[in-house]
Amino acid sequence: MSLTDRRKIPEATVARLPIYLRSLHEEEQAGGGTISSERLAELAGVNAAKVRKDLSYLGSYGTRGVGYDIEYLIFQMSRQLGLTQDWPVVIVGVGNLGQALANYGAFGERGFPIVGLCDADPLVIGTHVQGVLVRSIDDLPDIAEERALSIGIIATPAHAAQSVADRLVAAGVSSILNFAPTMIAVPEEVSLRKVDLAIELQILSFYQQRKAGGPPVIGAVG
Amino acid sequence: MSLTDRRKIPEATVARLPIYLRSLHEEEQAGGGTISSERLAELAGVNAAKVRKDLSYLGSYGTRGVGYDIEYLIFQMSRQLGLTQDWPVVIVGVGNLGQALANYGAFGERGFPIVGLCDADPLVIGTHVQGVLVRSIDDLPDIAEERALSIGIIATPAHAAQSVADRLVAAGVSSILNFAPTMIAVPEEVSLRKVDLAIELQILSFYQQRKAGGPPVIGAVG
DNA sequence: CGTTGTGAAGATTTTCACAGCG
DNA sequence: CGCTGTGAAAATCTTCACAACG
Repeated sequence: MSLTDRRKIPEATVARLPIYLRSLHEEEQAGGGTISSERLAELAGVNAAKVRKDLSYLGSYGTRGVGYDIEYLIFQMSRQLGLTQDWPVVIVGVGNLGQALANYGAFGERGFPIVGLCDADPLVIGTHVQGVLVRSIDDLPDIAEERALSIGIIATPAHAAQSVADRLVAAGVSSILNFAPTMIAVPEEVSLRKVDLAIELQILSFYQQRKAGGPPVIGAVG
Repeated sequence: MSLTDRRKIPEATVARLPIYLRSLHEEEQAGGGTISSERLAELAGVNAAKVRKDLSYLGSYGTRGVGYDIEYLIFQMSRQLGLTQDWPVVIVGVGNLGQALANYGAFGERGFPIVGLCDADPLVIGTHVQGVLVRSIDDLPDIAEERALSIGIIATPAHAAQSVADRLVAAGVSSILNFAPTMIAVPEEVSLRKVDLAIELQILSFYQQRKAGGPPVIGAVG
């Protein structure tokens, strides 16, 4: 693969790259200069064949018989993931979750500075969270213009989510992370990911129940 | 498919069932008695063929030419998902995120009552969040015994996560939802799901960058 | 008719297994 | 010799397309 190769990286692989990157940072801390696919697989919680296949989409950055140079792999992976630049984030909805996210300092450190907070509640507008002023959601276009806004986080109740998504898109935001427990529609060119806590628990519930013998059989005689 | 059929439901399908269930509740609110796969697909954000295939794993609960009876489908799906009973939850780590989760009332309402909060910090232990006492993490076995604890949520910093997971497993918890930004290992019989906010942002970053023309080409002449 | 349920085809993802290379 | 990189096989997931049936 050449340096300029823009061949499509499978979605499943893209979703694992950040996990590899985190593992590489851990291993770098621990001091190693190179790492084998076996070791990286262990840290990332996958198998070695998958690691090698995934990394091969980035290019041939390993050395046979030796492994991968950690520092160089971190560099290449960061570049591919677009982490060599900052991506300013706005959080819409400053309730429990929105505040927790705003207070969760790790975002800014990792290249996702929170440059805006929006809410609809007049009681919340005007307050500060982590030094960031909470503004009206009507100010979204202004915020987008002032800062090079690229990512929007929706942390509102479900009923407001679609309207917020529309406003984000109108303001030029082209990546959205949705925490509201509802489906939202966006234009094709906008990236959308969702995190739904209740759904994660329900998935666990399914498997938990299977362990306990499966769902109650409705026709059972008892 | 018979009522007692325990054929394996694909993981991908299981992960979508809660989304269908939410859509069904919405539609029930809106009043309809039956729903077509087409309409359910629209609400859930997938296509109709997938809906029909997914539902077929639960059984033949539709009526050709008519659709699915909403109430009955909700009943069957809830049963399969294990939502006809409560699954008590403990949250370990009462920092920003842990508190936000504890305050996020939707869990209890949806059958996942928070029966315990644990932390390692003596300053936090003894306080209450949403009426629940924060106890020492050493009390985990007691909490598990007092209440029929089944699900553990890890909301600690990364360095503490593995140790917390071990303690949860030791206390008999067999489903874990991990918010700590690190991989944790659990025995095979324990279900594990993870939510990592930073990773979601990095995945968005990847696609955001592609929109902007792809990663900087390191060999480029400028 | 209209919509489900489902084999079969197609696409994607994972895993295997080994040639290739340092 | 050891470990990567990768074709090929296997598994999983999605979509098609239509017979079956109320």
